[in-house]
Amino acid sequence: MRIVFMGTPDFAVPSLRRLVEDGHEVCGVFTQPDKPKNRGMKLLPPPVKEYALSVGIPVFQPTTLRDGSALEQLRELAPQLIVVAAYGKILPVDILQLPPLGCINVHSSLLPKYRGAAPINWAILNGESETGVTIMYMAEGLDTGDMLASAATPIDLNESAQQLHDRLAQMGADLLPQVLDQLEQGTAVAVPQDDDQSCYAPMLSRALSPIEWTHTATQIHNQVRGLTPWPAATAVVDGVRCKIIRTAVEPEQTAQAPGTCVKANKHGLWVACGEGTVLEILELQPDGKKAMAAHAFLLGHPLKEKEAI
RNA sequence: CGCGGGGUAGAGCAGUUUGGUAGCUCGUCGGGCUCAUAACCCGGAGGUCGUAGGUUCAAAUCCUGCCCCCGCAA
Repeated sequence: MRIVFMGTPDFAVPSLRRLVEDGHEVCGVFTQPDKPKNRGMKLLPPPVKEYALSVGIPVFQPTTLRDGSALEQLRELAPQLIVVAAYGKILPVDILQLPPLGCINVHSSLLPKYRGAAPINWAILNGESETGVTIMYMAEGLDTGDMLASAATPIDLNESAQQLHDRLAQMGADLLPQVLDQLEQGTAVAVPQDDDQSCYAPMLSRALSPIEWTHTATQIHNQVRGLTPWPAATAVVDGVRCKIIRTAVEPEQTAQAPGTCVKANKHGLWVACGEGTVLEILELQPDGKKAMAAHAFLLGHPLKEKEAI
C-alpha cells in the first residue's frame, strides 16, 4: 500500500519499521523539525527522521501543517493512507480528508482511557494493572476517533514507564498489519469510543517530580516508575538533589515519621512514607553524577537511622 | 559560544582555597571469633590522582589546551 507515515520519537520507529519491512510503499515521512536539544543546544534530528533517512525515505519537517504547503506536498505524494504515531502535531481537517483510506493513529493506551500526550506514564502513575495500544481513525478531537483494533497487556508492579513504552511501541507496530489488511480489503470495523469512559493523560512536567514522603510507598513507587526516564521522581537526600531511579515497596510497616530513614546500611536505604509504609530506594542519581545503587551512595553520604533524608 | 557540577584503588567519597609521604567507607584477598552470618576483630593487596603541556626545588593541589561523564535549560 502507498502510505505516508507521520511520527517523531522512539515510540513511532517500530511502527514505521514494520511498514517498511512489510513491503509497503512508504512514500514520505513527516516528522517534527530538528530542534536544539541537550547540552550545548545541539540540533538533533528526531529518531523517526534518522530511521527514515537510513532506509532512503523522503523526510518532510514542516513547522506547520496549516499553511497549505504540507497539504500540497501530501497531494503530490498521493498516499492511500496516512499512518500516524506520536507525531506531535494536530492534523487539520483538509489533511485528514485527503487519503482515500483515511488517517489512522497508533495510540499507547486502551482508548477511550488515557487520551492525550502521556498515556503510558499516566497509566503507571495511576497504578493501573493493565494498559495496551489502540489503532483508531483520526478525528478532529484529540484521540477521539473510531477504534479499529486494540491489544491489552498487564503492567508489572515494578515495570517502569520506559520499559512499558518499549513494549507498547512494539505492540503497536505488531497490530498494524492486520488493520492495514482490513482497510485494504474493506473489512475494517470502526467502533466509536465511549466518551463517558474517557480520561486524559496530559503532558508531563518537572512539576510532577518532587517526591512527597507523606504519600504512601506505593504511590511514590508509582511516581518513580511512571516518570522514567523523564522528568523522573526527585528527592533531596543528604542535602543532594537526586533523581530516584528505582524503588521497591517494603512489606513491613514503620512508626517513624514520613521522610525519615528507617534503615541505611551496606545493603540499601529504606525510607518511611505515609501511613506507616516503607519504600526501599534501590537506585538513585545525584545531580551531576551517574546513576548508582543506594548502598554506593551511602558510602559517600553516610545516613543514620531515624534521620530525615 | 545557553547555564552549571564532575573525572583521586573495583565502587562511593574526602583531600585542591593556604603546593610538601595518597586518606575514609564498602568491596576484594588472607587469618581469627562464632552453632552460624550479609555481624564483629586482625592483617594484606590494589591508585601513571582523565589527558597533554606549563610554573616550581617540589603539583592531585596553581596556569593553559584537549577528551569524557552528568544535571539544568530547551
